[in-house]
Amino acid sequence: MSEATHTISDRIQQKLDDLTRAERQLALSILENYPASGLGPLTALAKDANVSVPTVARMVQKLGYKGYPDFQAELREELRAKVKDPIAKHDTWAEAAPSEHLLNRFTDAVIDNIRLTLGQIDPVAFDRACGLVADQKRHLYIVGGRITHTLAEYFFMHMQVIRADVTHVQSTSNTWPHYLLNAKEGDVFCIFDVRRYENNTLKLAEMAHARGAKIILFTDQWRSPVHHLAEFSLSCRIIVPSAWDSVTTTMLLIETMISSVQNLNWDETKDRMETLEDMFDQTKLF
Amino acid sequence: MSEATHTISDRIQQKLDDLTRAERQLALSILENYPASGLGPLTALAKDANVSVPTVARMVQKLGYKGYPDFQAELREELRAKVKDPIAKHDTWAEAAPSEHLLNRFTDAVIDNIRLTLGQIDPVAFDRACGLVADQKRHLYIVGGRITHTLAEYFFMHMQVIRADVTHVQSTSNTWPHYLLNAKEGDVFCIFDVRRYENNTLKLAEMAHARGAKIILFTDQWRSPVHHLAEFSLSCRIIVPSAWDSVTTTMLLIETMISSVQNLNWDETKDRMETLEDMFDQTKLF
DNA sequence: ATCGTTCTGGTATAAAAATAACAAAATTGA
DNA sequence: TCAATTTTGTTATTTTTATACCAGAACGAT
Repeated sequence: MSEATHTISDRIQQKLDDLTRAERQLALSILENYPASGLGPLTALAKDANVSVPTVARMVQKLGYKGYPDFQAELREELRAKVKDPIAKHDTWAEAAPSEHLLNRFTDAVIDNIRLTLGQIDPVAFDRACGLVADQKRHLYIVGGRITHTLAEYFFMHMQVIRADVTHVQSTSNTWPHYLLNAKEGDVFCIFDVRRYENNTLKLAEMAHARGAKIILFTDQWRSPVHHLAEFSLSCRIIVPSAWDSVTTTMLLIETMISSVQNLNWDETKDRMETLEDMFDQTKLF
Repeated sequence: MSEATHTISDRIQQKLDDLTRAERQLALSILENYPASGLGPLTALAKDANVSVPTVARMVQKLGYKGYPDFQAELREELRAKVKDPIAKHDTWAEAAPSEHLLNRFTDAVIDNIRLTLGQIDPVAFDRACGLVADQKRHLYIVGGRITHTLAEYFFMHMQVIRADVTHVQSTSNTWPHYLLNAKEGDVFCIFDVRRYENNTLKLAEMAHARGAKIILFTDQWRSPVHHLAEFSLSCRIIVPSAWDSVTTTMLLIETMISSVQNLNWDETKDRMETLEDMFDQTKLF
């Protein structure tokens, strides 16, 4: 412990001996439920610890802070760091590169995106959405836009193996209304729409909704207008140090959903996959 | 979501729809580094989210709190409870789900993949590869296979904006030899090949190599046979609790490369992007 | 295009919180 | 025990912070 210990809690403990009776009483009260109590107003803290207001002010200065607000700011900073930490601190990602290297900065951002995105997801709703996608009584339509059509296609490719009755629709294509002709009540639309949101996609969603179809939306943190119509929305954070947005987090959720749907339909999927493998093997022979 | 959700974070999420633009911007900023930012002074929070001070005051009331101090008090209470509760430990991704939920297991696996993948990358080589891709004197070919063609297309879509002379080749298509006719020494091939490795892709790589082209390979941890021919290989770990492999890590690297290449060519890309935006705006009018 | 509504931000005011100054206890050493 | 010193709390002042009010901007509907 040669160098400065960083947490404020440690700092208080270290200085504990230098403090006077009332100050120590206060310090212990802070540690009691750390860090919440230190983040409230000075007055409340004083009352909580049964010491006077100036005692608090004096102590934080003794600890080396400019004043109570300064002390609080550092507490918040510590909290902020702590929440991010569980993974971010492990080490830099590309160990051979300095932390300012794009590889590390980008990965940091993506991990952040994942953390924040997952934190927002309601697992029950997610499971229900997977259930809808897995339900073979419903036709499954997968809709992508300009940027997202590759994601849609990736999803489509897997769903095609896992279940029957899947259709890939590109909202940018002007043939999409044809597909809607066949859509019926209870069918499921997986729609991808990230900024800049596309009007075509919205129109398509509206019509699908009008026909009584259920919509599952993959979007970004600002949420496509489609989300008003959606049974279930997955909003992914997409911010990275780049002029473009990131779809890595979206990809993670897509893959998770694929895995989940596959589990739900495993009995049947197993056969389908084996058949497919066979077909590919045969193709190879040609 | 039948019963009252207790955390303030949930509450914000639930009300997200009822909020206005500025308010939503603020709400997202709060969730950004929750709960630290909400524990600071209102003024700081407003500045942080780029909204006005009254917007903050209004929103917390909309959320059902008497005022900002009341809001903060509840935040602290929540923090206090969370610290006390040993079960609520912070090591799950989707906090609302148990750690055995697929969302958490899958994400764990992906993070692991990312960590291990990044740990293996030689940043110098990576930068050199980016340099090759950015070099406009070389024609850039992007090659995907059966599963990876969506990744290839995603990469292609961005490269098309960033630079000229980019071609997307699908190795599964039987027209690819035509593309090779134009390939000349020093051209760059970005090839995607993950298991099960495709013979077509290998053949294509061999011919490109024979013509003196440089190959950058995106593959998995077991490495496609193409890697013997490659100038630079990126092997991504792809293991997840699923019957399928994961391309999330690969996507991360693709996006990082996009960002890097873009930076290298920024002067020119800027113009190209603006022109593209204009074109899309015009298309909208039709 | 125009009107009416909703939203947003600036400013003024009110509330509160933090600090400073001072006086009363408490503690220590002779 | 008494004086000197330190510690603590009360009160006053200043600064910060939150809220209320209003005007301008943006948005939607007609």
